[in-house]
Amino acid sequence: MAPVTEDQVELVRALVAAIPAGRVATYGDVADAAGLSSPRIVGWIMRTDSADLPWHRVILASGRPAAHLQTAQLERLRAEGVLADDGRVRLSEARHRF
DNA sequence: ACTTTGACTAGAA
DNA sequence: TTTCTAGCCAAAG
Repeated sequence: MAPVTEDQVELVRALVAAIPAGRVATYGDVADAAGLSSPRIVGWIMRTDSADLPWHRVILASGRPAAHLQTAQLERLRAEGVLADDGRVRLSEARHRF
């Protein structure tokens, strides 16, 4: 696979922006949908430019938000109606399918 | 050019 | 269930 292109980055941003309220997606899901070979790329993009995105809807495959954002994410997700169990989002119910 | 770092994941112990 | 390991790939030092 060729190196990450501008279009790939834009696609990732578009996909994240397209996640409906009350749903979540994992880094791996976004990476796969955008054609990226590694979920770390998504993490890199999010860290670099997450200003206009609903970054709180992107979580780890384990169902937990990224470590430093856990507290804020869970509160926001709970406000959107995402069911969580002791800090863990129920992926089977809230996971968004692209 | 090499090493370290990071908003990751799947698999093993 | 949790913790650890190896693989992953772009950016920064």
